[in-house]
Amino acid sequence: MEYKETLNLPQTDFPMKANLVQREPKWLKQWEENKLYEKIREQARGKPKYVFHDGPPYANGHIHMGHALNKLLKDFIVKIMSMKGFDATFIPGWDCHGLPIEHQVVKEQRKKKQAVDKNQIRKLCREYAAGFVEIQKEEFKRLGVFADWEEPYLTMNTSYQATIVRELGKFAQAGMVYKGSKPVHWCTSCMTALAEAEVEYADHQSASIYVKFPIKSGWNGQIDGLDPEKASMVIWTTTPWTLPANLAVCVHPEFRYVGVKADGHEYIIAEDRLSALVLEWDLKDYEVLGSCSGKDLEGLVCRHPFIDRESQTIVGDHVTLEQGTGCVHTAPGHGQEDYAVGLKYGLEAYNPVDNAGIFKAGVEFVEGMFVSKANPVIIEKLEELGQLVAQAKINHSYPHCWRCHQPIIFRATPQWFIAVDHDDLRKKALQAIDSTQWVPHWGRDRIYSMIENRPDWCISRQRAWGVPIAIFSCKECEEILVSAEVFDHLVSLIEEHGADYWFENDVRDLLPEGVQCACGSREFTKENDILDVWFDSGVSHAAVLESNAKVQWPADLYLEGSDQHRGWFHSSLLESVGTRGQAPYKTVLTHGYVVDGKGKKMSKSAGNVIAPQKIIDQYGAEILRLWVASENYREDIRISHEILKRLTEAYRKIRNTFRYLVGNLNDFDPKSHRVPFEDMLEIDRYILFRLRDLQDRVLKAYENFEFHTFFHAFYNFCVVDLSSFYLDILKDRLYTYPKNSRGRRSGQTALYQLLTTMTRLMAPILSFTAEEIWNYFPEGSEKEDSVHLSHFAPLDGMPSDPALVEKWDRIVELRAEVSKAIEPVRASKTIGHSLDAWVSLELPQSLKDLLKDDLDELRFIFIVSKVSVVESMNGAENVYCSETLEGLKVSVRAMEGLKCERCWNFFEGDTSSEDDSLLCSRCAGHLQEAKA
RNA sequence: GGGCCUAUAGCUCAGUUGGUCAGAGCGCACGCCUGAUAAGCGUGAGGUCGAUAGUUCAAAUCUAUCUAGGCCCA
Repeated sequence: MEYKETLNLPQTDFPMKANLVQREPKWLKQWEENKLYEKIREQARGKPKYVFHDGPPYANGHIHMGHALNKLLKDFIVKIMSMKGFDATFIPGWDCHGLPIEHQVVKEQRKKKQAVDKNQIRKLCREYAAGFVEIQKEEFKRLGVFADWEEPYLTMNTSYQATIVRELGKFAQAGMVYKGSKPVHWCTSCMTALAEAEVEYADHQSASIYVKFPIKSGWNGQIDGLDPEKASMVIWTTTPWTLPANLAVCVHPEFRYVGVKADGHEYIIAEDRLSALVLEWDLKDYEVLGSCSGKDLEGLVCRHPFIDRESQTIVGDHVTLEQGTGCVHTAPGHGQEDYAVGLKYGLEAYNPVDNAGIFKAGVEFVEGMFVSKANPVIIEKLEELGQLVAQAKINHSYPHCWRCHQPIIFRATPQWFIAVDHDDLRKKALQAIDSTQWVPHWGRDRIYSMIENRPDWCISRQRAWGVPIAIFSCKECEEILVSAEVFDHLVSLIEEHGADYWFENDVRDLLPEGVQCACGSREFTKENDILDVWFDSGVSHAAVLESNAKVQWPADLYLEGSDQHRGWFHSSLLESVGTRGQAPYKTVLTHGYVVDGKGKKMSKSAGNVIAPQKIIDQYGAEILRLWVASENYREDIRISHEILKRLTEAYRKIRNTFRYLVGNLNDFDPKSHRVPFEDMLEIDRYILFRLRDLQDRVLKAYENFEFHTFFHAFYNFCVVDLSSFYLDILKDRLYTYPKNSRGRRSGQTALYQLLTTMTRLMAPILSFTAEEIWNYFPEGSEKEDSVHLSHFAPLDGMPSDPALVEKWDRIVELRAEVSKAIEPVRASKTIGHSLDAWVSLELPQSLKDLLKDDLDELRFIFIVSKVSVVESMNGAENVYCSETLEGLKVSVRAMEGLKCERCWNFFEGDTSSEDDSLLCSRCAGHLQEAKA
């Protein structure tokens, strides 16, 4: 027992238990007090820049897992690039304007029954956004993300707002901004146009009606036997209220259309819909007259079913045969496709409905009615006039407002647009897509087809909280004022006073003196609409990258969720190409969505939401970081209790591995005790080659943003190479050899290298733990104040030695086989600990040659007391024949002899101790040596 | 309904241009150790590679369809 005192057992205060929840905030505090981020920036000054540009989250609500995933990935990259020696700044941003915040504020005011004016709302919105910026900022900081938290960019900053107006001015001056009338998603309750992103689809019950459009003129016998006097095109609609705006009936040019005679009426419908409609209309007796193609019907003129107006027959490819009659009611003022096809035929985007969804004066039968109230009135009218073929109720998916959840309508209204095809903007954007690197590569196809097919960019919002569409129109000729002088003046006003200035002041206070329209007029009106928030965030490259000396334009990297192919990647691209002719980014990286353990999306209704705060409170941010690193984020990534439990265990294993390293380096002075590489023991050199492999793999993974490769490689190294192999074997040498022996110092040199290299490698991911370990480096270590100020360091001075590596790879294999052979002997209770074993080997010639100089070492590698190599296993019992190493046979028996009380190996012969304790000669020698 | 994407052991991931019985670690089971100790070591059992149908001498790997899921759009 007293021999234990002569051992060099590991010693450290590095706690086994991480206590992350308590300890992390202390690190954060320390980093902040020491101005670590600023020091990193300072240190990087002058180095090549790596420009990562942060996409702004919306300043509304607490952060969720998606935010955490996104910011952590960004943090990994910025830290990695810093440690690779780049000047990598992280300027975080927030998107502050927009409907959701305004809606929230307005709702609160309504609750208080306070009427507030527009300027008051804007003020409250600003406060609201600022509040959540602070909340989210603290939540992001808690994750351990290093960024310019003191100087973030906010889209509501006056300088940012000025940039927005300046950029808008560039589009206006280039002639790309126009006012048009187009059907847009319109919420009659919020009285605003909605972006596509602001529309949600939900189930809704509608009337489903079939309506006759009697033939008026243009019939030239397209369908045999049809009597044009009695015949009607029949359309199907679920929005009867749009019938007053009907201007056409659309058919597919390729489909066959038939005339059907039933109950004294004659209908024209698509042939392929006939059988379904016969059932639906309950036609008992009908006769098919003849047929023609849709193309033949083009130009046929029908009568509107209840308004004295013509409705012409047109053709379009968007007509389908899934529902309806194959004859599509077309109201260009109430539908996207209707509008598009209407353009080809020169149809007006006729809209008889006002902002509140009320039919305007002069609209027959429904004047003054709300659209949904008009539905039954119209149906009744159709019935009365005998124009209704059939009616029913239908449940279907219908667009709703994302904020008030009311059903919305399509309605043509005056809107400001950016013309996507003006000056080849679309074409240039597509070219820019191809000169950008998309990771994963399919991101390219995704955004390409979106840009390729998108309509003009509607930038108008009829709301209060945002940046004005700062455009003046001439009162006389209605032309817009696009002079540089006007915009420059305005931009400087906004730079100084903020966008509020636009709303709070009259036109004459906004214009420079003496402005005159080309028509000669000096009277102007200002626009009241505000800009789509996608324009706000779309100019961030200009507002941030061009104005801040810490970064530069364009960015090396944008990194967001895959939804941003339609969002920020998209708007930034159009904005940048429109004003600068190229993309604002060189590489675009996307990540998937966070889903639950079963792969389902998280939602309040499903009750499967996991909040980052909860994970931080329960496990610590480090576990969240490890989670992000462990999953392949390019696909959707799962989170569950089980996953977190596994990660916590992995974390513990990693932590304990480091605890071993630190504990056994307790007495190691890297300055004086380091053993030159060429003097190190073979296995020590071997593990360093393995370490170099690991570093190569990890740095390559970092290069490719493949953090899960880091996790698996690093963790496996801890488990397989270190814990169960090298560190286990090394114990004997570290514990029982004299402190200053070459053998022990050689091992410690390896441990020291492992410690310093691995700590750096993990620092971008396990930022808290790496820093903690950094503080437990042995005294005399040359190191920066923080691991985050250090750099990845190549493992120099290690000339490659493939023969050594190959040999030890074989030894590792052999060791595994020996372990297998030991197992049944242990199971039979012949031995317990592997040191109880005496292993006999029959080796294939190749191994015999390979190991001829190392036979005495094998027992330490296998951690057994004796290894004998025999020519033949003849006669031995329970011989294990290897399946993986051909020709290898292993036999294991209990070791005979005495067990050394110091090193626990069995030995043959007498004790070497002076008293009656049991001491092997090796230990006796070591004790002697240590005394000297 | 359309576009893009995903689907390998309980979990997280590998599986190169289709070719030996599909791999790793964790977890689990069993055992060992008690000088990394609320640690450490060993062994073992787990998969008809989402389903089906094709192409091929040969498919987790190619094609089609389907199912489940995700993002975007309608």
